[in-house]
Amino acid sequence: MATISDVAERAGVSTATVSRALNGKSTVDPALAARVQAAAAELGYHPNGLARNLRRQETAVLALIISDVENPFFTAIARGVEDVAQTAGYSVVLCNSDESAEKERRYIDVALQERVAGVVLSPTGASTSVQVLSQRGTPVVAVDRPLTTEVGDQVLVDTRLAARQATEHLIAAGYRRIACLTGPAGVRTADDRLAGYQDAVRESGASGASDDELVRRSEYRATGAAEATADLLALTPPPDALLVANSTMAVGVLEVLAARGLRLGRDIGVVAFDDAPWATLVDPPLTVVAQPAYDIGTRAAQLLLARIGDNTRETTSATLAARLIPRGSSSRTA
Amino acid sequence: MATISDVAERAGVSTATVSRALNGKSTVDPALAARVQAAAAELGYHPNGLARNLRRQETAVLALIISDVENPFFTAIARGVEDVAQTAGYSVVLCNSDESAEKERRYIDVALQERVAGVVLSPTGASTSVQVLSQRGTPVVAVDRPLTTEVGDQVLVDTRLAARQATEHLIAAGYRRIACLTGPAGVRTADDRLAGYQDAVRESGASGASDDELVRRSEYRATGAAEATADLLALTPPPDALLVANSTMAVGVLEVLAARGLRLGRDIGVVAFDDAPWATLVDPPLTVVAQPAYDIGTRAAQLLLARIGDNTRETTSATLAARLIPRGSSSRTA
DNA sequence: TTGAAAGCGCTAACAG
DNA sequence: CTGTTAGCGCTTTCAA
Repeated sequence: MATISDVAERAGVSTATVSRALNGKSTVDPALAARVQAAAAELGYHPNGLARNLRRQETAVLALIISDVENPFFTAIARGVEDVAQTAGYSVVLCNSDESAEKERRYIDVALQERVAGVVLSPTGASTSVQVLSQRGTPVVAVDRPLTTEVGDQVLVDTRLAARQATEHLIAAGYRRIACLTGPAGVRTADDRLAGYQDAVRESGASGASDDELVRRSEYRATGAAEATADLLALTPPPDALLVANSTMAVGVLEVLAARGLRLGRDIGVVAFDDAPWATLVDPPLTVVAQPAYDIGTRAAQLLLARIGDNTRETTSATLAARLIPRGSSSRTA
Repeated sequence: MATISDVAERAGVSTATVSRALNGKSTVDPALAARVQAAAAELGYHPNGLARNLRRQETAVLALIISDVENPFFTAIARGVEDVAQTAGYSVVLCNSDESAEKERRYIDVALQERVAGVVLSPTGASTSVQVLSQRGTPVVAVDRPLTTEVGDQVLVDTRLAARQATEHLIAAGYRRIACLTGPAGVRTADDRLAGYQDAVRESGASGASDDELVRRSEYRATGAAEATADLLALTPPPDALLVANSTMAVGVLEVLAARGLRLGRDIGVVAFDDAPWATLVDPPLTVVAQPAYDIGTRAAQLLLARIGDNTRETTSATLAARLIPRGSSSRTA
């Protein structure tokens, strides 16, 4: 494994010159530079990034810690982050916290130890370990969910408003007993979507029952959502529409509805968060709240890079809008 | 940002002792160890992984370079890799090559520079850069697609046989003009699936036409597949069944079929690779070839860790079986 | 059991 | 324009 001194020796120059030549730094005699390049190539030299970073006290890598790699919403964010990072010469390493505060802590620790330049994070909850990051001076930007502990850069979605609009859309379509299937308490997006739902329900008086009767929480997973759906359908009378808090849950919900022979739209209205690629493939197509996931990623990366460049800039919090895409599953005539 | 010498000074010991105490090494006087721990805590000391790794010449991180983060098949592999890595105390960083040889090269370079302990890779093609890895002695295991350049550890799926069985399944179901929609030439899985399809077609004489008339290639993406489908449907006569090489493509295919008002199964038989979460949600449900993605990930990680432990062990190549899951989309009576 | 000291591979003053 | 030199923060012989 060739080192910089091997190259220096072979090229008959000092290590400093090799370093300069290889980094295109300052002015190096073209002849020498060529000799160095040749020597490096012959030796199959690969710079040791560890040593370089240790010396430079900086890395060109960003960490992206997301809560679910299998959720298209988060992978779309990942693409957004990656695209702008690449352009700026940064690599991004993706870490899957799996909605586990423990794993999140582990990965933050790794990020800290590897001295990454910055981290984009979708916090699993009240992440105390995030404080460690900012104490150490590592820039962080939160996506999808705010940092509870402190203010910092963040890119969020106005998900409460979106939930409200989705619910109003169901009401306008003639549904009256609308249930809400959301994520775990304490997860901000789950709470916000529920709140938006309640905003709409209260205002319209659509549901005669107490709010909680038609509210179910589960993990942001298909199986939990399936159970919750079965539970809701056992009510008398059952709900005539469902607001589902993400696409992973929607899979579980739709499976149960199909098993019961309930037709979307006609028998039961459904609106789900996240415009999954398959949303148009179900029959009738699924009405969704499309979140600008890719944009969240690009914005977050831009914010992060800006802060890496200047850690004194004031913190900015961006809130992007979600868009309701009405399709057949929320129409009684579909 | 506290360093080890800060801790040493505060605890009134040498840096060597701090290092030993913090790593639980050899026998350190309990009293001193406690002093060190306390000092570290007070200072908010976080070890510098860069320095440690530089010194130790090793890292506890694995790189996983996959060709598409948005493909559930690959994210399932990622979970498998991550689960076994975590257990062994390794972190895994996920890199998205996006089916681009260039990005793959970049990430291999990063992996090399960061001196990761090993890499799991789904090669985009004839990756010459992989050789660099093995030259440098970094263990690699290939998943999903073999390394063309050389032999090494790999975990594959018998995808040719699976494609053949899927095609035979369609033939048995009474379809006679079966088309094949596969990925780009040169991508091993794409070629293998085509070959398996051709195996079955030739053997049964199902299609009277020359093989190529019913074969289309496109990127492993929805849009390309949609175009190819439209193209196939324009034939006279059009195909009466489709074998689709992955679930991302299936999205595009199903969209076109729905737009044309073609009923799955009855009007046109469809079998697609990969058991996507939504496969049961379309009507009728989609017949799929389920690949053991999670297992691929766990096996690959195990192989990699084994080789990190002992780089002289003989290379092993595992080939896992895929499983046909017949559902409504491949039945005329559905 | 502990400390002194060397050095992992690289970059950045500072001289020349 | 090039070389010498001093570390970045840590681990690990080697002595004591």
